[in-house]
Amino acid sequence: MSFLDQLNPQQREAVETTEGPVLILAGAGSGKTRVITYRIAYLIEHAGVMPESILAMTFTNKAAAEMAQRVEKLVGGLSIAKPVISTFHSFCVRVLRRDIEALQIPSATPGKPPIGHTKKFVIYDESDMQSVVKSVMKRLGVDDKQLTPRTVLSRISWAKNHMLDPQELYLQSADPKTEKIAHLFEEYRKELRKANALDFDDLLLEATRLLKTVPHVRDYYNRRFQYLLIDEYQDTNRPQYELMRMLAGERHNVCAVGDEDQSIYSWRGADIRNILEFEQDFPEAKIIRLEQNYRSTQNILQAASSVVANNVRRKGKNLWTSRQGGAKLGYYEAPDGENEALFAADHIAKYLREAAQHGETPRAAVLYRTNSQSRLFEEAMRRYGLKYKVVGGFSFYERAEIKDMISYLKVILNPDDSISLLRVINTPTRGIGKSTIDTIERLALETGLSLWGALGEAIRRQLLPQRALSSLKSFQQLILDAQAMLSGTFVEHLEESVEESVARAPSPVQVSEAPQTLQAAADDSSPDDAAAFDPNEFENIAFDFGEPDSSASVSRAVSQTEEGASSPLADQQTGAAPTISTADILKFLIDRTGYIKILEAEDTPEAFSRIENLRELVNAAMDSRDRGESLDQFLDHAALISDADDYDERAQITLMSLHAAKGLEFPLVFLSGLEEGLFPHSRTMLQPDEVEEERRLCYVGMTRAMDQLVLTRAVYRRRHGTDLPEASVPSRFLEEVPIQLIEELGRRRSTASVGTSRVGAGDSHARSRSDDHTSTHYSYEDEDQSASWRARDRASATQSMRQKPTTPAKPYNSIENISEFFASRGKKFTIPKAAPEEPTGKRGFRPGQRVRHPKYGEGTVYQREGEGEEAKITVQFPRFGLKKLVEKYAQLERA
DNA sequence: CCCTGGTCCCAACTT
DNA sequence: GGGACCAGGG
Repeated sequence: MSFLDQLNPQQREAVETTEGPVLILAGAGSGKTRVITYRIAYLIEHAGVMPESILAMTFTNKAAAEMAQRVEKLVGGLSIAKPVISTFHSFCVRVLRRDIEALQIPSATPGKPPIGHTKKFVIYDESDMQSVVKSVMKRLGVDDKQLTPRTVLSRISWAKNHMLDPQELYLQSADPKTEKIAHLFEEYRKELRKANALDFDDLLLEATRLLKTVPHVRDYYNRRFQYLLIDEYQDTNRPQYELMRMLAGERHNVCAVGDEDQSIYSWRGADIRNILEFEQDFPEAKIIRLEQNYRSTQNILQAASSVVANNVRRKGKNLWTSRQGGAKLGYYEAPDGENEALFAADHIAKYLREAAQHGETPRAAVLYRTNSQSRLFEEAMRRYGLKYKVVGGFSFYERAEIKDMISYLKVILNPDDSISLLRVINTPTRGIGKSTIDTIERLALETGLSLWGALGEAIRRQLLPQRALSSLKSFQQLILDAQAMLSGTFVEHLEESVEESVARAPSPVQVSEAPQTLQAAADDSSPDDAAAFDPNEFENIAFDFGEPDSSASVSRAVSQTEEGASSPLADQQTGAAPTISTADILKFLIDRTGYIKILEAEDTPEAFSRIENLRELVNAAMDSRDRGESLDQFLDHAALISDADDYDERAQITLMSLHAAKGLEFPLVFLSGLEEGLFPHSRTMLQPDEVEEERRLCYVGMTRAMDQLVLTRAVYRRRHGTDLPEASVPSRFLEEVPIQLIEELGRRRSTASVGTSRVGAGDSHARSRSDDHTSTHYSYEDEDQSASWRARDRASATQSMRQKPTTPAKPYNSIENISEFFASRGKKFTIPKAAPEEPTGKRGFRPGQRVRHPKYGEGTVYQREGEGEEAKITVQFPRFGLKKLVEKYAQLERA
């Protein structure tokens, strides 16, 4: 068979070992995705396995999308049925939407509805979760200075990821703080239950609990899925592990693929033991190692391997590549963060030009430890007129106006969602103020009703002043009207659920009714599955609002992963497209609330961009309708879209966190901020286990590079906005790279406090300038000497870090420094023409000059006070009058 | 009740 | 640079 010929012997074995448990230890760049996709193709084409009985789990939609696409390429057209390729979370949502009511317990009081979540549950994101915690803390009178909501939330999440319930957490707790947290956890859970909401962790937990405790549900999935593949197995947490065990059933046809050196999510509960102890879980397991790297040059691979070799907790492996030699790793030591970014932009600009001459398609990535580092790189890229794409950061769905509309939709789907209700009850303002809300909240607490219930009660019993009542009524009517609009489809949806649960009700008989449940499962998914692969249909879609084509691939992922379960049995029931769609509801809401009108009246660029966003949202909803999705499915996608999903492989320059880079590759990679305290991050430096994880993160970053890897560090870095820049110490990871693999790309500039201690330590020929900085160029040729300056550098910098240097407060002018530097080396360095003026923040605007402000437009400088960092200028804007601006922050341009 | 501006505090990775 | 919170005026 043709495609097996493209595999090396180990890969081939991994593909052909279809029965029984298999653990594939796939080193970085060893063709992991290829093996998984070929394995799926092999199962279908050569092992005669029904596509729909294959389930592959990934961590991101992006990975699922790529996998689905590649499988499709291999076996496309063979069958309408598709393997299910889905993220853990999406899969769990589907399981729960179908059967969560099987977890309900009957109410103690007869006649009352059962307790537990219904199918109309909503998903709470990070900020929703935070709101719940805050309100619970407030209610219980917990001082949020002693115990921040953030801390509480992360401890709750920790407990969940380790499958501890509040009681267990309480029993484990050794201090009053943890006891308090356990108590808050209990209340938090109650709140979510009352709101018919699940948080991210719950999705995994509840799906697992469902499979564990309800035999007929487990049986259904065990019959349905015969072959299980798990990607990034090193990053699975306890609930995911248990889910895997449940799904593996008796057959143990589990194929787990992972690399213990790339485990970087322990803070999210990922348990590296899952991969280290696979053989204990499945004694009959076959272990296959993929050690040939097809991605990187030998130099890069050797450097990365040397770094990760310092870890103790690993199985160890010998990655090798046939790409002998290669360019040395670049190392650049910048005076400060700004310069570091400019250097990267300069280097990348050159690289792009050269690659273009060679007719290659260049792709470069800048990787950093923390997302806040992106700002400097964005500015540098802009200054060079380079197009770039940032992965992560603010997501579309986190914008206020989008969250507002999504919250409306959530309330319409599930009015008991009190968090969303609170968000929209007075948005836009309709005269429902604090005192009114207080009253309703108190009523809810007294009666045990949700806010929505209490709101109805308050109206019925006329518990508020007339004015407040009429505002409340109009809000209530808005929601009711939207629900009524939806009810055409809504009723159908409900009936379907009722039928299903009735059919299933007495569970003992159920086991024999497999065909019916199977049918029901098929009903869950979109009827027009075949159309899901028409690329044209997804042109402007949905859950990614970046570049059009990246949206297309993501939405394709969504459709495949979500609807892939569709079988030829697909239903007739939901076949008719609903007449009222999510998009119609959205339009109705926007119209009725006057949301856009109010923004228009604001008449600011900001407001218009919000309007644009709302239009995007409506577009997304229309696309969702075209895919035959109901409101709950639309909301699920909105909740589960992730930062990593907006990566667009066609972008020439990508900026992203190291975490987001997992699984990707680039010809040129910049690994920035290699400083103690930043990378490794200060919060990890005290625990050896966490430092090992940082080191794995470094390994992940380095192994993204195919041809060229550049490591950078800033000697001085401003940590928090206004603070003085602090001297940094080179990251320990830098020192773990063998020196002969490194080529220094720049010379360091440092202040006297650091520099003088080292004068003469390196070769001093590069000393230059008689300014207050002592600049020294160090050669890496003499290993001993370099090592010694490294050690000394560390010592002296540590010292100056403690003392906070006095001189560095004077800002570096990065451009000048870089050009000086290049000039001193006889290279030409000019600011590219394409770039907008000079670094504005550092140039003084004088009275009388015309300037442009992003928000206020053009104006005239009126007066100037202070100098340097402190400079404030007063500008006369025709429309906004006199404004006093801090020059450093106001993004003023010369007009 | 709503909006604005000032102040304080924060700033790790993410499904 | 920014979000949360609060005081004070419209």
